[in-house]
Amino acid sequence: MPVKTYHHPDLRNTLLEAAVALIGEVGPRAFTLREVARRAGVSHNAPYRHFDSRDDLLTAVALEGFDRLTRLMQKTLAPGKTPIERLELCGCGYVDFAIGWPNHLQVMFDLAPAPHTHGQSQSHDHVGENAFLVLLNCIKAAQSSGDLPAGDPMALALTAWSLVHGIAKLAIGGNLQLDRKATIAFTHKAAQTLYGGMAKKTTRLPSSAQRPASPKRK
Amino acid sequence: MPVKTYHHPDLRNTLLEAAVALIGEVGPRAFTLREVARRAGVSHNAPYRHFDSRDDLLTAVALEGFDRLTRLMQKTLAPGKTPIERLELCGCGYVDFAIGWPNHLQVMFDLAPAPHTHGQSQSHDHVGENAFLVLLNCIKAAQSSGDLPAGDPMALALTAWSLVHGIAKLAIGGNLQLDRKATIAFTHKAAQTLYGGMAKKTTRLPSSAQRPASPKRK
DNA sequence: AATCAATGTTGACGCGAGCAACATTAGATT
DNA sequence: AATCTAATGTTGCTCGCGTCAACATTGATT
Repeated sequence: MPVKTYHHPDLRNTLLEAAVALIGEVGPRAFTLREVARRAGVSHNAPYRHFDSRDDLLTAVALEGFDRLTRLMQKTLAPGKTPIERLELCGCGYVDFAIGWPNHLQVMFDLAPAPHTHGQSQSHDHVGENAFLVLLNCIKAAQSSGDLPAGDPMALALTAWSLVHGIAKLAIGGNLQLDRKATIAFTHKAAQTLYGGMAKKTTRLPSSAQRPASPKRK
Repeated sequence: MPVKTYHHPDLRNTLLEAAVALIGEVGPRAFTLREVARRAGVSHNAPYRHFDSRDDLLTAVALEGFDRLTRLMQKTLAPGKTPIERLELCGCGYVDFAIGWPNHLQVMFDLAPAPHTHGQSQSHDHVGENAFLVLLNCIKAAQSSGDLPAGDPMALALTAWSLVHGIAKLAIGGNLQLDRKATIAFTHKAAQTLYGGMAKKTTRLPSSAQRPASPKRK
């Protein structure tokens, strides 16, 4: 029997886990700071000792999501034999994550367009970049093996990411009208189609884009 | 001088316009039914005579968005000479819409996964389908002209949609780190890459997917 | 033992969603 | 024309949520 202490052993993590679970159940819109506190068995204001605000907690949830996504992709792509196979599995892992935790993905990508105030958002970008690097490394490996032509790997990676992200988002929204298995199969086919086009000729980013660079959006 | 009548001439449209404007300014999260009413110069409860709830109004905003997207795509693709050019312009129009009205796009795609209760969501799907049909028709035209190989046009259209939707969403989120012009240029390149792959061999949907069909998600 | 900073609690304020009851007006019926 | 009715707009509430302020408890440091 766990003793109920005034000072919680590790409230921050408890809150984070509760938040992740709640997001999975009700989505970001119905997500409530007070409900998280309730589930953690603390008062409605306790979370403020660990998170600045509701949005801050959601940011932490997003970071956790990027971590899980990265791990899942790395695990998913493991059984691939050829670089191109591994690249495909990487994308399928991404889509599978999205289907499995659609609300979590939404928190990761569709919350606060982040005007790139380099505060917390920096580590946000950093962790998100980890997931991207998995894909980028797959691209580079495929280039080394000759499965993909040499050239700017960044442009290829962004293109592949776009395709896979689009499939993920549309699948979540029910726009593809496919069940989970069929969606993964569709991802395979789409990826093969894209790689076919990549093999034809190199694709380059417009010269104005050097990454990493300061964003000049809007 | 417009006379202030108790009964508003066309409150529903006034509210819708105000809602669209508010969404554009503050996004779906800060969007408030009461603020819409305020801007329309009406009491906080008047909207309920025209919309069931806040979500219902947002659904109407989404529908309006799909209408605008469809019109913009049709207008954008007009100057294209060859079917493949028109296809590309279609995708670029999609991305341009997304960059221009990111919040509106979010309302259109990232609100309430809609468990397909065939009430309002039916017309939602219908209007969204109109935008999709523009793309689908481009694909079919490209197939007729021989620019794309014969085969299931639906699979090709869904693949192209995924790529373009992914670019749009990632661009909005700042993940591509490109400004508007560079993003459009990137879209062009990505589209060409994909079409190159499509031209290689036909891509098919898995047999379990016949559209239109009842969705079997989850 | 005494103190302090960290951590959790209680209570309050303001705001928005939505419900109910009331007010006003446009049209249809007579 | 006078009246009735349904549609439409308003006022006033309740409830929950985010957040701030003030207070309480506790583990660590001196």
